[in-house]
Amino acid sequence: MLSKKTKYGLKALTYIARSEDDVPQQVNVIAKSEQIPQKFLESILLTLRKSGILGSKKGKHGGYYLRKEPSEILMTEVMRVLEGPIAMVPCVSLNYYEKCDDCIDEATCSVNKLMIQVRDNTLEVFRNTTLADLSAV
Amino acid sequence: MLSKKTKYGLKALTYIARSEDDVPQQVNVIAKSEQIPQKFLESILLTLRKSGILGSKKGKHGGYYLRKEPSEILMTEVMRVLEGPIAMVPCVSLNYYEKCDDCIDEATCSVNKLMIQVRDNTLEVFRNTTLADLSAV
DNA sequence: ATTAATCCTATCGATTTAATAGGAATTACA
DNA sequence: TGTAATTCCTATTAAATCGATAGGATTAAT
Repeated sequence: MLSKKTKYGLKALTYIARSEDDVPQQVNVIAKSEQIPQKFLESILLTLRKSGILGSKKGKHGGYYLRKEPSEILMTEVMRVLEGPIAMVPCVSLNYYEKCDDCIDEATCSVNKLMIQVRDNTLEVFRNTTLADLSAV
Repeated sequence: MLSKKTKYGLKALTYIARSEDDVPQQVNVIAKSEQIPQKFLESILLTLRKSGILGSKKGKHGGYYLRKEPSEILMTEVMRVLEGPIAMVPCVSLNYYEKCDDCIDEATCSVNKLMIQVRDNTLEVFRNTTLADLSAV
């Protein structure tokens, strides 16, 4: 299942992408529009800012804005920040590889084999989708 | 993340598929071979039996066996039984569709749009993979 | 009978997730 | 210079899920 964090994060990014460029968008406005608990959204946008996808401006008339063009923000990046590794098992993760405790031989492991295929197909989608695609109406 | 339940289930199915036909395979043997907690595996195999993928024989010399040829056991079926819906959000699930509470319009929902693509790509893998593929060495 | 296996239900502990709380720091602007 | 509006940060909590275990009932072979 997709976590609410990711779901909310994607919706918020889409909201920002659809709004006027270079005008910081405020958490409470996004939260109301997208029906997201405000405090929860705060922490999510903070994560996105720390990862470099969003920029922020503090104080009155502050808010969040995109650091790049929507067409340059790949889903691989967004999903990794929000949801974590794309692979469903660490032993097929490109960025966070880890050997399974229980697995004796990856070469003959059926789970490994199947999950590599799932990973590749999912990656294909995320590599070919940008925030611009999501925010297109 | 893939649950341990699914991981263990796939390994057990592979074990059974690789072993001699029509000879029931015992939980404790599979558990030892695949390094799975026995009691946990018991409950998993029970689920697979109730779903019709496995058959069982009770008592001495009992165990579990496949109800169909490995080449006829699709991953769509196995994954749905073990892991649940393939879709990452209920609003794009083919078999368990549910509208999101918060979503005002699915047609313009960016999460919906993205997750449909992920679902289709994952389904593609699962529809084209059978237990025979997993158990091939 | 005895032994060996599945079957069933219940429960427990740990982890993760979703959300909340409270206030510090910063900025605009009157 | 003061006040309101906003992000920033840390901690906490409540609920859900996951992984595993416990204990025995049932069934079948010998």
